[in-house]
Amino acid sequence: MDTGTIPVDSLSGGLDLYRTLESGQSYCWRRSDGEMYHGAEPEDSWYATVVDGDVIRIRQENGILEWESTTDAEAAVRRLVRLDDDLEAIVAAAPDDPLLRDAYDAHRGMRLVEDPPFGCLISFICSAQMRVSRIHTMVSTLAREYGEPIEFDGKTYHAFPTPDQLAAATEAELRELGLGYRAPYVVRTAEMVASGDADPAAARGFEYEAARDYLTQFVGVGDKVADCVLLFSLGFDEAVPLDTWIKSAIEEYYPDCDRGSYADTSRAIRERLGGEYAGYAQTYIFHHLRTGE
DNA sequence: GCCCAGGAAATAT
DNA sequence: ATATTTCATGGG
Repeated sequence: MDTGTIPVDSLSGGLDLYRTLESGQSYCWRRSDGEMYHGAEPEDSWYATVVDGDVIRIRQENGILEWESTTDAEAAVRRLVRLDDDLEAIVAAAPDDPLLRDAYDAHRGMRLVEDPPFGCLISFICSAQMRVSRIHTMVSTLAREYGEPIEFDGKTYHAFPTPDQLAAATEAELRELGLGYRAPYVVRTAEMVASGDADPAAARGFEYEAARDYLTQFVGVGDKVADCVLLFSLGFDEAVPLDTWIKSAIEEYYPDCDRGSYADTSRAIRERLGGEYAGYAQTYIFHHLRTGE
């Protein structure tokens, strides 16, 4: 077993691992006590994921971020929860308005995640009209039923299924697993990726709005889900997913940014939230409003 | 029972 | 192009 520690005070802007991993950005981690997305912070349990066949688990305790893995995972940990972001500078450069200031103050240390593209894509296809706790359950079920099992420290972990593994599933099976009308979306999108017809990671090479358009070719992916994948997986920090919470925030706090269409409203709110890191601002506002904290 | 949840696709105007 | 309707399902 490889292990390591990272002192939190070495990170600009600190770290709140609980809010980073349980704010509805990522559904690719599972908590060892099984209580993820149930509203309470972990005591001494771990968050675990599988990346490229390797189990990685992490926890934050007493000012230390600990990791344990089947391999030397420090670089992967830094990438997955974006420890090298200069969070202090991002917060300092954010627009100074009451809502955003409250959101940043309430959740200091929350970072964006960088999920693997395929898992992120399927996660947010599943997210349509679902609560975050159920999205997490659906993604965990897909991993358990179709993903590669990997033994580590006497326990079995499951990778998120590959496009091939998920494309081999049937719509009827996924409906049995509770995915509802999202079942055919997941199968058809997995088939598109497995066949090589399209690849979510390919959107990295495009300018922002072209990248969003590229992702909407996948079945079950509209502008909002595309923005989530761009923000939580592909490094487009300016992406602002216009979900129900941010729409209500626009209505109440930024009414002049409502321009009717998604594309035009997106440009306006992106500008209002600071442009380059507007997606960071969006994630804080989303979590702030959704949790009421 | 009713309502809602990090929406998207199909259909109608 | 934009507006309305339909689509599953567990939990409050």
